[in-house]
Amino acid sequence: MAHLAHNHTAEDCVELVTIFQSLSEEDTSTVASLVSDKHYESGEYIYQAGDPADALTIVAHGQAKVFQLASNGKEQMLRILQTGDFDGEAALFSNEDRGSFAQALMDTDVCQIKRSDFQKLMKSSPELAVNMVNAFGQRIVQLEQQTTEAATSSVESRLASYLLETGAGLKQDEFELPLKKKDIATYLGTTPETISRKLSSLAKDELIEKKSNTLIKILDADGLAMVE
Amino acid sequence: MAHLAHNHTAEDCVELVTIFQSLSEEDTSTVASLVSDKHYESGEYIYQAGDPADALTIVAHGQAKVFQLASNGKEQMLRILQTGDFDGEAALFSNEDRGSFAQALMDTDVCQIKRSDFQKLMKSSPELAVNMVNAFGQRIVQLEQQTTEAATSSVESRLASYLLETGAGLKQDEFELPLKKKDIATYLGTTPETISRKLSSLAKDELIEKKSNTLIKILDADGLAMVE
DNA sequence: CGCGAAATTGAGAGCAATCAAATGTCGTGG
DNA sequence: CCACGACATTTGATTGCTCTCAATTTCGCG
Repeated sequence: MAHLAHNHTAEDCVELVTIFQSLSEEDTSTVASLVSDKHYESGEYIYQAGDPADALTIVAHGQAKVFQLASNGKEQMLRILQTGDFDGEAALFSNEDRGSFAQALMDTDVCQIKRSDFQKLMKSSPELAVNMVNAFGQRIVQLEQQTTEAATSSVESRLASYLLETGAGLKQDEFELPLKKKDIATYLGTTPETISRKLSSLAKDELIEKKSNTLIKILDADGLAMVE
Repeated sequence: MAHLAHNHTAEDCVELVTIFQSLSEEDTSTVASLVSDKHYESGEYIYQAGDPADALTIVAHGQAKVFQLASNGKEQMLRILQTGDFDGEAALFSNEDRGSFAQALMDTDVCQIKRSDFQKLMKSSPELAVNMVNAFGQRIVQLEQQTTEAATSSVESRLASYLLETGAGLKQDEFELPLKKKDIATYLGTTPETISRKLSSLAKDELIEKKSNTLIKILDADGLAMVE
């Protein structure tokens, strides 16, 4: 592999991202050649509202938050992009500007494919198109679950799920919270105060251990999954 | 048009559904020939959990609810399928059985395309694939909005949005509520009692008028949109 | 008309938001 | 290296929205 590689990050993208998996070698090479990559420091904006939405953005390494500004000026978290996630769903095939912001939460490498290139790719590679529909279908299922959970579960339950997901994503049971509690709160649709209290509550129940301000250890994953 | 028509419902599907729009005449005809159609009475199940998920289901006319059974046996509403909506996202490309139920809420005509036929279509028609990705992208955007709204808005605000959407979907400002209040409650993540109270509240504020038990008239759409 | 389901209404309890204040953390500059 | 300020977090007290439980009332349908 990597017979055509001249760019490590681009290779990462092609390997990491679901939609590019199970492509032919030829298609894989084509994709890698069309990808441009860029590095962002923690806090930098990957894109902002008003930017033209003309590229699919893939997180090769790192983490970023995608959010909107509500009418009152507060941030409304839409999603967290982890390594391997990509963004640009809706905008990729329309001519609209972006309505949201993406900000790197740590040092982050992203890859981008221009819309025109991506559309050409889709038309020439049925496999890619099918993968794309698959990936979107999975995201839809995940969003449906998230919606249901938001509508039916308590904050404590949602926080427990979030911790489990985060731990699973990092493949560790002891990890730094990647978001400030304010951001976790926005993400889960609650307030920093409540996050603080519920975290203490989970610790009191010995489901997690608060090693430090931001360092969390999951003690009882099964228990967390059963929090109502 | 309708030069090949031998089936009115199938024609409806092809004309109604976004993903089949802007296809070539040849593709359109092919689609119409692959579609099978079926009629369901109100209350009938279109599919149930455990059924194999091997077809894309399109609502040609009518309305259906898609829901899951939670561990406690209660229904969890996932979505309402209106005329022109389709379902089968995630399952269409996997081999999993369905995990949800779809039940007709009124006399409803649906069309179905078998997975194998649909996949062949996608591979032979790049336009269809692009349309499919587009449609999924739109649904993702809608779900993201729904998730954000569920996490940040009050029941009254969500109910107001629901009424606006329903009215817009029916293109009337006076309409029968298509769902029982119990179902609206499940859909919005609340209880029938609260729906009843908030509906009265909206009527007291003269944003809507309760003409009868199920007949609602929207008096102030702008006001509804601003309910917090 | 009469049954059963659906919807309304009322009372009470609980969870989480808000408001307020204290404490902790981190980066900067002296 | 320490002091300072800005911001994040914690903790406490209170309020309010929504759920739950319970009792009617209304509606839909045979």
